[in-house]
Amino acid sequence: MTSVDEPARSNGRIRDAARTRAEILDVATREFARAGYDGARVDEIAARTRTTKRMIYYYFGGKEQLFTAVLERAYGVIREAEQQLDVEHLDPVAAIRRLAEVTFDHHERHPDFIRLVSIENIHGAEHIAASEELARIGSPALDVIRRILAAGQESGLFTADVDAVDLHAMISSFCFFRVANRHTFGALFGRDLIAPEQREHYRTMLGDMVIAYLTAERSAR
Amino acid sequence: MTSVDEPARSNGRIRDAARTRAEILDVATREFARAGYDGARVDEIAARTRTTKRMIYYYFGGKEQLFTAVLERAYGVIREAEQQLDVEHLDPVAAIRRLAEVTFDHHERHPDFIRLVSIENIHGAEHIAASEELARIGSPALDVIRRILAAGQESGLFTADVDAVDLHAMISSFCFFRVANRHTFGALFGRDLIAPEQREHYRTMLGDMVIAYLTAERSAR
DNA sequence: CGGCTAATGTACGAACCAGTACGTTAGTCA
DNA sequence: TGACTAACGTACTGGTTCGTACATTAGCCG
Repeated sequence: MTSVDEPARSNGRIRDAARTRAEILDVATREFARAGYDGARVDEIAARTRTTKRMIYYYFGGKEQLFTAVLERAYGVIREAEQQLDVEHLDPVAAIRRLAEVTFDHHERHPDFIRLVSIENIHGAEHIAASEELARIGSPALDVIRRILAAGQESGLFTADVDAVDLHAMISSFCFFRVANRHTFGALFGRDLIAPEQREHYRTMLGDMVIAYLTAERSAR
Repeated sequence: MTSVDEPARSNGRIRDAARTRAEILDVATREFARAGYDGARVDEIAARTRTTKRMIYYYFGGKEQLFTAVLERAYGVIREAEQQLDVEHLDPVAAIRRLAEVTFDHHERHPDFIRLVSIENIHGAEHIAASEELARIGSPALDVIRRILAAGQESGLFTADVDAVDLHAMISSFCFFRVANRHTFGALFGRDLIAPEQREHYRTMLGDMVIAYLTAERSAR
Protein backbone atom coordinates (compact mmCIF):
# COMPACT_ATOMS: atom_id res chain seq x y z
CA MET A 1 0.00 0.00 0.00
CA THR A 2 2.87 2.31 0.62
CA SER A 3 4.95 1.84 -2.51
CA VAL A 4 3.96 -1.41 -4.11
CA ASP A 5 1.95 -0.09 -7.02
CA GLU A 6 4.01 1.91 -9.50
CA PRO A 7 6.53 -0.09 -11.48
CA ALA A 8 9.72 1.80 -12.08
CA ARG A 9 9.47 5.47 -11.12
CA SER A 10 11.44 6.67 -8.14
CA ASN A 11 8.50 8.12 -6.28
CA GLY A 12 5.71 8.15 -8.82
CA ARG A 13 6.57 11.69 -9.80
CA ILE A 14 7.51 12.48 -13.34
CA ARG A 15 8.01 15.96 -14.69
CA ASP A 16 6.48 16.73 -18.02
CA ALA A 17 4.87 20.11 -18.25
CA ALA A 18 3.38 19.54 -21.71
CA ARG A 19 1.84 16.22 -20.80
CA THR A 20 0.43 17.48 -17.52
CA ARG A 21 -1.11 20.49 -19.19
CA ALA A 22 -2.58 18.41 -21.98
CA GLU A 23 -3.98 15.87 -19.55
CA ILE A 24 -5.67 18.59 -17.53
CA LEU A 25 -7.22 19.96 -20.71
CA ASP A 26 -8.48 16.54 -21.75
CA VAL A 27 -10.09 15.82 -18.44
CA ALA A 28 -11.46 19.34 -18.10
CA THR A 29 -13.07 19.10 -21.52
CA ARG A 30 -14.96 16.01 -20.48
CA GLU A 31 -15.92 17.40 -17.09
CA PHE A 32 -17.16 20.75 -18.41
CA ALA A 33 -19.05 19.02 -21.21
CA ARG A 34 -20.56 16.61 -18.74
CA ALA A 35 -21.79 19.06 -16.13
CA GLY A 36 -21.71 22.57 -17.54
CA TYR A 37 -19.51 25.37 -16.32
CA ASP A 38 -20.95 25.73 -12.84
CA GLY A 39 -21.67 22.05 -12.51
CA ALA A 40 -18.06 21.13 -13.24
CA ARG A 41 -15.86 20.68 -10.19
CA VAL A 42 -12.24 21.68 -10.17
CA ASP A 43 -11.58 19.03 -7.56
CA GLU A 44 -13.18 16.42 -9.78
CA ILE A 45 -11.02 17.42 -12.73
CA ALA A 46 -7.93 17.25 -10.54
CA ALA A 47 -8.91 13.85 -9.18
CA ARG A 48 -9.18 12.39 -12.69
CA THR A 49 -5.75 13.67 -13.56
CA ARG A 50 -2.47 12.16 -12.51
CA THR A 51 -1.69 15.52 -10.93
CA THR A 52 -3.31 17.78 -8.36
CA LYS A 53 -5.58 20.78 -8.24
CA ARG A 54 -2.60 22.96 -7.56
CA MET A 55 -1.39 22.31 -11.10
CA ILE A 56 -4.65 23.53 -12.62
CA TYR A 57 -4.08 26.87 -10.97
CA TYR A 58 -0.39 26.73 -11.79
CA TYR A 59 -1.00 26.27 -15.51
CA PHE A 60 -4.30 27.98 -16.12
CA GLY A 61 -4.86 30.43 -13.31
CA GLY A 62 -8.42 29.52 -12.46
CA LYS A 63 -11.61 27.81 -13.45
CA GLU A 64 -12.65 30.53 -15.90
CA GLN A 65 -9.34 30.51 -17.72
CA LEU A 66 -9.36 26.72 -17.77
CA PHE A 67 -12.73 26.76 -19.49
CA THR A 68 -11.48 29.32 -21.97
CA ALA A 69 -8.47 27.12 -22.72
CA VAL A 70 -10.79 24.15 -23.21
CA LEU A 71 -12.86 26.17 -25.67
CA GLU A 72 -9.78 27.34 -27.53
CA ARG A 73 -8.59 23.81 -28.06
CA ALA A 74 -12.04 22.57 -29.05
CA TYR A 75 -12.43 25.28 -31.67
CA GLY A 76 -8.90 24.57 -32.81
CA VAL A 77 -9.88 21.00 -33.64
CA ILE A 78 -12.79 22.03 -35.81
CA ARG A 79 -10.72 24.67 -37.54
CA GLU A 80 -8.13 22.03 -38.44
CA ALA A 81 -10.82 19.76 -39.83
CA GLU A 82 -12.16 22.60 -41.92
CA GLN A 83 -8.73 23.40 -43.26
CA GLN A 84 -8.47 19.91 -44.66
CA LEU A 85 -11.70 20.40 -46.54
CA ASP A 86 -11.04 19.49 -50.13
CA VAL A 87 -14.17 19.95 -52.17
CA GLU A 88 -13.44 22.66 -54.65
CA HIS A 89 -12.60 20.23 -57.39
CA LEU A 90 -16.25 19.11 -57.30
CA ASP A 91 -19.08 20.85 -59.11
CA PRO A 92 -20.90 23.34 -56.88
CA VAL A 93 -23.84 21.09 -56.05
CA ALA A 94 -21.66 18.15 -55.09
CA ALA A 95 -19.28 20.45 -53.25
CA ILE A 96 -22.00 21.94 -51.07
CA ARG A 97 -23.43 18.55 -50.36
CA ARG A 98 -20.03 17.25 -49.40
CA LEU A 99 -19.45 20.26 -47.17
CA ALA A 100 -22.76 19.64 -45.45
CA GLU A 101 -21.86 16.01 -44.92
CA VAL A 102 -18.48 16.84 -43.46
CA THR A 103 -20.13 19.28 -41.07
CA PHE A 104 -22.71 16.66 -40.20
CA ASP A 105 -20.05 14.07 -39.49
CA HIS A 106 -17.95 16.40 -37.43
CA HIS A 107 -20.85 17.39 -35.20
CA GLU A 108 -21.78 13.78 -34.69
CA ARG A 109 -18.24 12.77 -33.84
CA HIS A 110 -17.72 15.58 -31.33
CA PRO A 111 -20.71 15.77 -29.01
CA ASP A 112 -18.51 17.21 -26.27
CA PHE A 113 -17.68 20.14 -28.49
CA ILE A 114 -21.37 20.74 -29.13
CA ARG A 115 -22.06 20.70 -25.42
CA LEU A 116 -19.24 23.15 -24.76
CA VAL A 117 -20.69 25.52 -27.32
CA SER A 118 -24.14 25.22 -25.73
CA ILE A 119 -22.63 25.95 -22.36
CA GLU A 120 -20.71 28.91 -23.68
CA ASN A 121 -23.91 30.32 -25.12
CA ILE A 122 -25.65 30.02 -21.78
CA HIS A 123 -22.90 32.27 -20.50
CA GLY A 124 -23.24 34.79 -23.30
CA ALA A 125 -20.01 33.77 -25.04
CA GLU A 126 -18.05 35.69 -22.43
CA HIS A 127 -15.10 33.31 -22.57
CA ILE A 128 -14.80 33.64 -26.32
CA ALA A 129 -14.89 37.39 -25.88
CA ALA A 130 -12.13 37.07 -23.28
CA SER A 131 -9.93 35.05 -25.61
CA GLU A 132 -7.77 36.89 -28.08
CA GLU A 133 -7.17 33.67 -29.96
CA LEU A 134 -10.85 32.91 -30.44
CA ALA A 135 -11.92 36.46 -31.15
CA ARG A 136 -9.27 36.72 -33.84
CA ILE A 137 -9.66 33.68 -36.04
CA GLY A 138 -12.65 33.04 -38.24
CA SER A 139 -13.73 29.86 -39.93
CA PRO A 140 -11.85 28.34 -42.85
CA ALA A 141 -15.12 26.74 -43.94
CA LEU A 142 -16.57 30.16 -44.60
CA ASP A 143 -14.02 30.90 -47.29
CA VAL A 144 -14.73 27.57 -48.91
CA ILE A 145 -18.48 28.22 -48.87
CA ARG A 146 -17.91 31.67 -50.30
CA ARG A 147 -16.00 30.31 -53.27
CA ILE A 148 -18.40 27.46 -53.97
CA LEU A 149 -21.37 29.80 -53.77
CA ALA A 150 -19.76 32.24 -56.16
CA ALA A 151 -19.05 29.46 -58.64
CA GLY A 152 -22.57 28.10 -58.34
CA GLN A 153 -24.18 31.48 -58.70
CA GLU A 154 -22.06 32.41 -61.67
CA SER A 155 -22.97 29.23 -63.51
CA GLY A 156 -26.62 29.89 -62.76
CA LEU A 157 -27.02 26.69 -60.74
CA PHE A 158 -27.71 28.52 -57.51
CA THR A 159 -30.10 31.35 -56.84
CA ALA A 160 -28.19 34.56 -56.45
CA ASP A 161 -29.20 35.98 -53.13
CA VAL A 162 -27.51 33.62 -50.72
CA ASP A 163 -24.78 34.63 -48.35
CA ALA A 164 -21.99 32.36 -47.09
CA VAL A 165 -22.53 33.13 -43.41
CA ASP A 166 -26.24 32.43 -43.72
CA LEU A 167 -25.66 29.16 -45.49
CA HIS A 168 -23.19 28.17 -42.83
CA ALA A 169 -25.81 28.97 -40.21
CA MET A 170 -28.36 26.87 -42.04
CA ILE A 171 -26.12 23.83 -42.26
CA SER A 172 -24.88 24.20 -38.70
CA SER A 173 -28.40 24.61 -37.32
CA PHE A 174 -29.45 21.19 -38.40
CA CYS A 175 -26.23 19.45 -37.39
CA PHE A 176 -26.07 21.23 -34.08
CA PHE A 177 -29.69 20.72 -33.13
CA ARG A 178 -29.51 17.05 -33.83
CA VAL A 179 -26.70 16.56 -31.33
CA ALA A 180 -27.42 19.30 -28.82
CA ASN A 181 -31.14 18.68 -28.43
CA ARG A 182 -30.97 14.96 -28.72
CA HIS A 183 -32.19 14.37 -25.20
CA THR A 184 -35.19 16.67 -24.99
CA PHE A 185 -36.23 15.80 -28.52
CA GLY A 186 -36.01 12.13 -27.75
CA ALA A 187 -37.92 12.50 -24.50
CA LEU A 188 -40.70 14.55 -26.07
CA PHE A 189 -41.07 12.98 -29.50
CA GLY A 190 -39.78 9.50 -28.90
CA ARG A 191 -37.23 9.67 -31.64
CA ASP A 192 -33.48 9.42 -31.15
CA LEU A 193 -31.93 11.79 -33.67
CA ILE A 194 -28.55 10.15 -33.13
CA ALA A 195 -29.65 6.55 -33.58
CA PRO A 196 -27.15 4.91 -35.99
CA GLU A 197 -29.87 3.50 -38.21
CA GLN A 198 -31.23 7.01 -38.77
CA ARG A 199 -27.86 8.50 -39.50
CA GLU A 200 -27.83 8.09 -43.25
CA HIS A 201 -31.41 9.31 -43.42
CA TYR A 202 -30.63 12.61 -41.71
CA ARG A 203 -27.38 13.05 -43.56
CA THR A 204 -29.22 12.81 -46.85
CA MET A 205 -32.02 14.98 -45.59
CA LEU A 206 -29.59 17.77 -44.74
CA GLY A 207 -27.97 17.62 -48.16
CA ASP A 208 -31.32 17.55 -49.92
CA MET A 209 -32.53 20.50 -47.91
CA VAL A 210 -29.53 22.68 -48.63
CA ILE A 211 -29.41 21.84 -52.32
CA ALA A 212 -33.15 22.33 -52.69
CA TYR A 213 -32.85 25.73 -51.08
CA LEU A 214 -29.94 26.76 -53.28
CA THR A 215 -31.41 25.54 -56.55
CA ALA A 216 -35.09 26.41 -56.11
CA GLU A 217 -36.63 29.16 -58.19
CA ARG A 218 -38.04 31.51 -55.57
CA SER A 219 -41.71 31.21 -56.40
CA ALA A 220 -44.53 33.42 -55.18
CA ARG A 221 -44.99 33.76 -51.48
CA MET B 1 -37.28 51.04 9.64
CA THR B 2 -39.49 48.87 11.80
CA SER B 3 -42.90 49.32 10.19
CA VAL B 4 -42.92 52.48 8.17
CA ASP B 5 -42.78 51.08 4.67
CA GLU B 6 -45.87 49.08 3.69
CA PRO B 7 -49.05 51.09 3.25
CA ALA B 8 -52.13 49.22 4.42
CA ARG B 9 -51.41 45.59 5.22
CA SER B 10 -51.51 44.49 8.84
CA ASN B 11 -47.97 43.22 8.92
CA GLY B 12 -46.98 43.04 5.30
CA ARG B 13 -48.05 39.42 5.18
CA ILE B 14 -50.70 38.35 2.77
CA ARG B 15 -51.67 34.77 2.17
CA ASP B 16 -52.18 33.75 -1.38
CA ALA B 17 -50.81 30.35 -2.19
CA ALA B 18 -51.47 30.60 -5.92
CA ARG B 19 -49.81 33.98 -6.26
CA THR B 20 -46.78 32.99 -4.21
CA ARG B 21 -46.31 29.81 -6.19
CA ALA B 22 -46.67 31.62 -9.49
CA GLU B 23 -44.28 34.35 -8.45
CA ILE B 24 -41.64 31.81 -7.47
CA LEU B 25 -42.04 30.12 -10.85
CA ASP B 26 -41.68 33.41 -12.69
CA VAL B 27 -38.53 34.40 -10.89
CA ALA B 28 -37.09 30.91 -11.04
CA THR B 29 -37.62 30.79 -14.79
CA ARG B 30 -35.56 33.92 -15.23
CA GLU B 31 -32.86 32.83 -12.82
CA PHE B 32 -32.43 29.35 -14.29
CA ALA B 33 -32.44 30.76 -17.81
CA ARG B 34 -29.91 33.36 -16.80
CA ALA B 35 -27.37 31.14 -15.10
CA GLY B 36 -28.09 27.51 -15.90
CA TYR B 37 -29.17 24.89 -13.42
CA ASP B 38 -26.05 24.83 -11.29
CA GLY B 39 -25.39 28.51 -11.76
CA ALA B 40 -28.83 29.45 -10.47
CA ARG B 41 -29.02 30.24 -6.77
CA VAL B 42 -32.00 29.31 -4.67
CA ASP B 43 -31.25 32.22 -2.37
CA GLU B 44 -31.20 34.57 -5.32
CA ILE B 45 -34.58 33.34 -6.51
CA ALA B 46 -35.98 33.79 -3.03
CA ALA B 47 -34.55 37.27 -2.74
CA ARG B 48 -36.29 38.37 -5.92
CA THR B 49 -39.60 37.10 -4.65
CA ARG B 50 -41.85 38.75 -2.13
CA THR B 51 -41.53 35.60 -0.09
CA THR B 52 -38.70 33.57 1.38
CA LYS B 53 -36.61 30.56 0.49
CA ARG B 54 -38.64 28.50 2.89
CA MET B 55 -41.58 28.82 0.52
CA ILE B 56 -39.64 27.37 -2.38
CA TYR B 57 -39.08 24.24 -0.39
CA TYR B 58 -42.63 24.33 0.91
CA TYR B 59 -44.17 24.44 -2.55
CA PHE B 60 -41.68 22.61 -4.70
CA GLY B 61 -39.59 20.45 -2.44
CA GLY B 62 -36.19 21.37 -3.74
CA LYS B 63 -34.12 22.91 -6.48
CA GLU B 64 -34.48 19.95 -8.82
CA GLN B 65 -38.25 19.87 -8.55
CA LEU B 66 -38.40 23.62 -8.94
CA PHE B 67 -36.52 23.36 -12.20
CA THR B 68 -38.84 20.60 -13.34
CA ALA B 69 -41.84 22.78 -12.54
CA VAL B 70 -40.27 25.64 -14.48
CA LEU B 71 -39.82 23.35 -17.48
CA GLU B 72 -43.38 22.09 -17.21
CA ARG B 73 -44.77 25.57 -17.33
CA ALA B 74 -42.48 26.66 -20.17
CA TYR B 75 -43.50 23.69 -22.28
CA GLY B 76 -47.10 24.40 -21.36
CA VAL B 77 -46.85 27.85 -22.91
CA ILE B 78 -45.58 26.55 -26.22
CA ARG B 79 -48.20 23.82 -26.26
CA GLU B 80 -50.91 26.42 -25.84
CA ALA B 81 -49.51 28.50 -28.67
CA GLU B 82 -49.44 25.45 -30.89
CA GLN B 83 -53.02 24.62 -30.05
CA GLN B 84 -54.12 27.98 -31.36
CA LEU B 85 -52.44 27.24 -34.63
CA ASP B 86 -55.00 27.85 -37.36
CA VAL B 87 -53.48 27.12 -40.73
CA GLU B 88 -55.39 24.20 -42.13
CA HIS B 89 -57.68 26.39 -44.17
CA LEU B 90 -54.62 27.42 -46.22
CA ASP B 91 -53.19 25.45 -49.09
CA PRO B 92 -50.37 23.12 -48.01
CA VAL B 93 -47.54 25.35 -49.16
CA ALA B 94 -48.91 28.42 -47.43
CA ALA B 95 -49.82 26.37 -44.38
CA ILE B 96 -46.31 25.01 -43.94
CA ARG B 97 -44.81 28.43 -44.45
CA ARG B 98 -47.15 29.88 -41.90
CA LEU B 99 -46.32 27.13 -39.46
CA ALA B 100 -42.63 27.79 -39.91
CA GLU B 101 -43.19 31.49 -39.30
CA VAL B 102 -45.18 30.88 -36.15
CA THR B 103 -42.42 28.63 -34.86
CA PHE B 104 -39.86 31.25 -35.80
CA ASP B 105 -41.77 33.96 -33.97
CA HIS B 106 -42.31 31.88 -30.90
CA HIS B 107 -38.64 31.05 -30.55
CA GLU B 108 -37.70 34.65 -30.97
CA ARG B 109 -40.23 35.82 -28.40
CA HIS B 110 -39.18 33.27 -25.80
CA PRO B 111 -35.41 33.21 -25.50
CA ASP B 112 -35.70 32.10 -21.88
CA PHE B 113 -37.53 29.00 -23.01
CA ILE B 114 -34.77 28.23 -25.50
CA ARG B 115 -32.17 28.61 -22.80
CA LEU B 116 -34.08 26.30 -20.48
CA VAL B 117 -34.20 23.67 -23.19
CA SER B 118 -30.47 24.04 -23.79
CA ILE B 119 -29.85 23.66 -20.09
CA GLU B 120 -32.09 20.64 -19.86
CA ASN B 121 -30.16 19.01 -22.68
CA ILE B 122 -26.89 19.59 -20.89
CA HIS B 123 -28.41 17.53 -18.10
CA GLY B 124 -29.58 14.76 -20.39
CA ALA B 125 -33.27 15.68 -20.13
CA GLU B 126 -33.41 14.07 -16.72
CA HIS B 127 -36.02 16.50 -15.45
CA ILE B 128 -38.32 15.82 -18.36
CA ALA B 129 -37.89 12.14 -17.70
CA ALA B 130 -38.79 12.76 -14.07
CA SER B 131 -41.95 14.62 -14.97
CA GLU B 132 -45.07 12.60 -15.67
CA GLU B 133 -46.70 15.63 -17.19
CA LEU B 134 -43.92 16.25 -19.70
CA ALA B 135 -43.31 12.63 -20.54
CA ARG B 136 -46.99 12.19 -21.28
CA ILE B 137 -47.97 15.01 -23.60
CA GLY B 138 -46.72 15.39 -27.12
CA SER B 139 -46.83 18.36 -29.42
CA PRO B 140 -50.05 19.67 -30.96
CA ALA B 141 -47.96 21.07 -33.79
CA LEU B 142 -47.01 17.57 -34.82
CA ASP B 143 -50.61 16.67 -35.60
CA VAL B 144 -51.00 19.82 -37.63
CA ILE B 145 -47.84 19.06 -39.58
CA ARG B 146 -49.00 15.50 -40.15
CA ARG B 147 -52.28 16.65 -41.68
CA ILE B 148 -50.74 19.36 -43.85
CA LEU B 149 -48.09 16.96 -45.08
CA ALA B 150 -50.68 14.35 -45.96
CA ALA B 151 -52.71 16.90 -47.90
CA GLY B 152 -49.64 18.20 -49.69
CA GLN B 153 -48.42 14.75 -50.57
CA GLU B 154 -51.81 13.61 -51.79
CA SER B 155 -52.14 16.57 -54.11
CA GLY B 156 -48.66 15.89 -55.43
CA LEU B 157 -47.32 19.24 -54.28
CA PHE B 158 -44.90 17.71 -51.81
CA THR B 159 -42.46 14.89 -52.30
CA ALA B 160 -43.76 11.78 -50.61
CA ASP B 161 -41.03 10.64 -48.31
CA VAL B 162 -41.18 13.27 -45.59
CA ASP B 163 -42.11 12.55 -42.03
CA ALA B 164 -43.80 15.01 -39.65
CA VAL B 165 -41.31 14.58 -36.82
CA ASP B 166 -38.42 15.14 -39.20
CA LEU B 167 -39.97 18.24 -40.65
CA HIS B 168 -40.58 19.55 -37.16
CA ALA B 169 -36.93 18.92 -36.36
CA MET B 170 -35.87 20.77 -39.49
CA ILE B 171 -37.94 23.82 -38.71
CA SER B 172 -37.00 23.83 -35.03
CA SER B 173 -33.30 23.46 -35.80
CA PHE B 174 -33.11 26.73 -37.58
CA CYS B 175 -35.29 28.65 -35.14
CA PHE B 176 -33.55 27.17 -32.14
CA PHE B 177 -30.01 27.67 -33.38
CA ARG B 178 -30.65 31.27 -34.21
CA VAL B 179 -31.65 32.05 -30.64
CA ALA B 180 -29.58 29.54 -28.69
CA ASN B 181 -26.28 30.10 -30.47
CA ARG B 182 -26.68 33.77 -30.96
CA HIS B 183 -23.73 34.64 -28.76
CA THR B 184 -21.05 32.29 -30.02
CA PHE B 185 -22.14 32.80 -33.61
CA GLY B 186 -22.01 36.54 -33.17
CA ALA B 187 -18.61 36.41 -31.49
CA LEU B 188 -17.10 34.15 -34.14
CA PHE B 189 -18.73 35.40 -37.33
CA GLY B 190 -19.57 38.95 -36.44
CA ARG B 191 -23.22 38.60 -37.32
CA ASP B 192 -26.08 39.00 -34.87
CA LEU B 193 -28.69 36.45 -35.89
CA ILE B 194 -31.26 38.22 -33.73
CA ALA B 195 -30.71 41.74 -35.05
CA PRO B 196 -34.16 43.21 -35.81
CA GLU B 197 -33.16 44.34 -39.28
CA GLN B 198 -32.24 40.75 -40.17
CA ARG B 199 -35.41 39.30 -38.78
CA GLU B 200 -37.51 39.35 -41.94
CA HIS B 201 -34.58 38.03 -43.92
CA TYR B 202 -34.19 34.94 -41.78
CA ARG B 203 -37.91 34.40 -41.48
CA THR B 204 -38.21 34.30 -45.25
CA MET B 205 -35.11 32.17 -45.54
CA LEU B 206 -36.58 29.54 -43.25
CA GLY B 207 -39.84 29.42 -45.20
CA ASP B 208 -38.01 29.24 -48.51
CA MET B 209 -35.81 26.48 -47.24
CA VAL B 210 -38.63 24.30 -45.97
CA ILE B 211 -40.80 24.79 -49.04
CA ALA B 212 -37.87 24.18 -51.36
CA TYR B 213 -37.15 20.95 -49.56
CA LEU B 214 -40.75 19.79 -49.69
CA THR B 215 -41.37 20.67 -53.32
CA ALA B 216 -38.04 19.76 -54.91
CA GLU B 217 -37.81 16.77 -57.20
CA ARG B 218 -35.14 14.67 -55.57
CA SER B 219 -32.52 14.81 -58.29
CA ALA B 220 -29.48 12.59 -58.61
CA ARG B 221 -27.04 12.56 -55.74
C1' DC C 1 -65.46 33.08 18.19
C1' DG C 2 -62.26 29.64 19.13
C1' DG C 3 -59.38 26.41 17.20
C1' DC C 4 -57.18 24.25 13.42
C1' DT C 5 -54.28 24.11 9.49
C1' DA C 6 -52.24 26.06 5.47
C1' DA C 7 -49.05 29.37 4.75
C1' DT C 8 -45.23 32.02 6.10
C1' DG C 9 -40.85 33.82 8.44
C1' DT C 10 -36.17 33.39 10.98
C1' DA C 11 -32.11 31.58 11.98
C1' DC C 12 -28.91 28.26 11.47
C1' DG C 13 -26.03 24.15 10.09
C1' DA C 14 -23.26 21.18 7.48
C1' DA C 15 -21.29 20.23 3.33
C1' DC C 16 -19.12 21.85 -0.44
C1' DC C 17 -15.86 24.22 -3.28
C1' DA C 18 -12.76 27.66 -5.50
C1' DG C 19 -8.62 29.21 -4.48
C1' DT C 20 -4.00 29.63 -1.74
C1' DA C 21 0.01 29.44 1.65
C1' DC C 22 3.65 26.85 2.20
C1' DG C 23 6.68 23.20 1.60
C1' DT C 24 9.20 19.74 -1.55
C1' DT C 25 11.65 17.58 -5.44
C1' DA C 26 13.25 16.75 -10.19
C1' DG C 27 15.97 18.08 -13.72
C1' DT C 28 19.15 21.25 -15.82
C1' DC C 29 22.99 24.19 -16.49
C1' DA C 30 27.02 26.62 -15.05
C1' DT D 1 28.36 18.67 -8.43
C1' DG D 2 25.99 22.07 -6.48
C1' DA D 3 22.59 25.40 -6.88
C1' DC D 4 18.74 27.26 -9.02
C1' DT D 5 14.17 27.10 -10.83
C1' DA D 6 10.29 24.92 -12.96
C1' DA D 7 7.17 21.62 -11.63
C1' DC D 8 4.72 19.46 -8.27
C1' DG D 9 2.18 18.05 -3.58
C1' DT D 10 -0.36 18.85 0.99
C1' DA D 11 -3.20 20.91 3.84
C1' DC D 12 -6.08 24.37 4.75
C1' DT D 13 -9.44 28.46 4.61
C1' DG D 14 -13.07 31.49 3.89
C1' DG D 15 -17.04 32.07 1.79
C1' DT D 16 -20.95 30.15 -0.29
C1' DT D 17 -25.17 27.42 -0.77
C1' DC D 18 -28.70 23.96 -0.34
C1' DG D 19 -31.61 22.57 2.87
C1' DT D 20 -34.10 22.43 7.55
C1' DA D 21 -35.58 22.94 12.57
C1' DC D 22 -38.41 25.73 14.83
C1' DA D 23 -41.46 29.48 15.61
C1' DT D 24 -45.51 32.21 14.05
C1' DT D 25 -49.74 33.95 12.00
C1' DA D 26 -53.68 34.46 8.75
C1' DG D 27 -57.90 33.07 7.56
C1' DC D 28 -61.48 29.73 7.35
C1' DC D 29 -64.87 26.51 9.21
C1' DG D 30 -67.68 24.56 12.47
